[in-house]
Amino acid sequence: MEQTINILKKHGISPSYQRVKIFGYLMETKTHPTAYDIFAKFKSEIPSLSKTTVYNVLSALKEKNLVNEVHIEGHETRFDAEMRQHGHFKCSVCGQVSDLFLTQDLNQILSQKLVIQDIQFNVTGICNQCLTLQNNN
Amino acid sequence: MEQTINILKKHGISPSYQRVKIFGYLMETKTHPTAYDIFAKFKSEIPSLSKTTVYNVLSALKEKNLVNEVHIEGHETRFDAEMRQHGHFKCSVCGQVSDLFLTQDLNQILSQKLVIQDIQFNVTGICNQCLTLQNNN
DNA sequence: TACAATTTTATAATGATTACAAATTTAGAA
DNA sequence: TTCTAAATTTGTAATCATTATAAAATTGTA
Ligand SMILES: [Mn+2]
Ligand SMILES: [Mn+2]
Ligand SMILES: [Zn+2]
Ligand SMILES: [Zn+2]
Repeated sequence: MEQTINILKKHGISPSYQRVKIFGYLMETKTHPTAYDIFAKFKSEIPSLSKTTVYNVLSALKEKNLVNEVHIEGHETRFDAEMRQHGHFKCSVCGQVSDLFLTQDLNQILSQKLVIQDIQFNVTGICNQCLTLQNNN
Repeated sequence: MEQTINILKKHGISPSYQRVKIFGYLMETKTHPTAYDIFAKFKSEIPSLSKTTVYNVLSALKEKNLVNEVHIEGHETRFDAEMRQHGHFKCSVCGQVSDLFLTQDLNQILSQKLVIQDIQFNVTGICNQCLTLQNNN
């Protein structure tokens, strides 16, 4: 909470109630929620909350490089406060999205030399939990 | 043309005029067009063409694994008939999307063992053409 | 307190995609 | 060839995510 506020301040974002809530949530969760997920999560706690505010806050955070967007499938844009270089694994059974790191830098195995600003990668498959469930049936 | 028709037939898709045109285009282009790009490209040649048909054809092709969707940024879904495992490079200056291959299999450098169905990766940066233009100014 | 700037909110607009049902085309039986 | 059923295409309307806009509420400061 205090920590969340400090990070926002340090990046020139004044820590309004909504911003602290949303950014705090993104810092602590690993679920890669969509804008709508975030809206739904806080709607009861902050009844006045507007979907527009969620989008506004997310776009401010993105602007200041405090969150990244994750694009796995068409439509759905997810948000992530984990800013280390990493990719994502989406389970095609349960739909969960988790972080995925590489044992080697992707930069180094690209077939072309290019000026690179960002790398994202997404893997689809079956998570270990769903796999276990499948095997026990 | 004959080739395009054969591939469609082999995959159980009857080669209607629209399907041959759209799939043929996807086979020959490397631009990774959106549904709308495809619609715009053929609208004058096939005046009756409907956007719905473009979506129908694309979803049939996807179903039969003749094309893949490419998701780089939110909104835009692009289509690709290159079915070899590869990733994409999007130039942040000119917006072009090109294929990108790796010198090593991504599978092998994932930090976790997982059942994998699909891998996609997207790199953003500055293409060599835009880089040259920049340096000459 | 008073006032300007910032932030939030509700509502409307936009753009991509899907749903739906009518119109057209195609393929095969008679 | 003609007829008919199935497949395909088409136009329109609906839906969903996101952005635009302007009014309302909040905040910081004189
Ligand atoms: Mn992540
Ligand atoms: Mn490609
Ligand atoms: Zn799972
Ligand atoms: Zn470029």
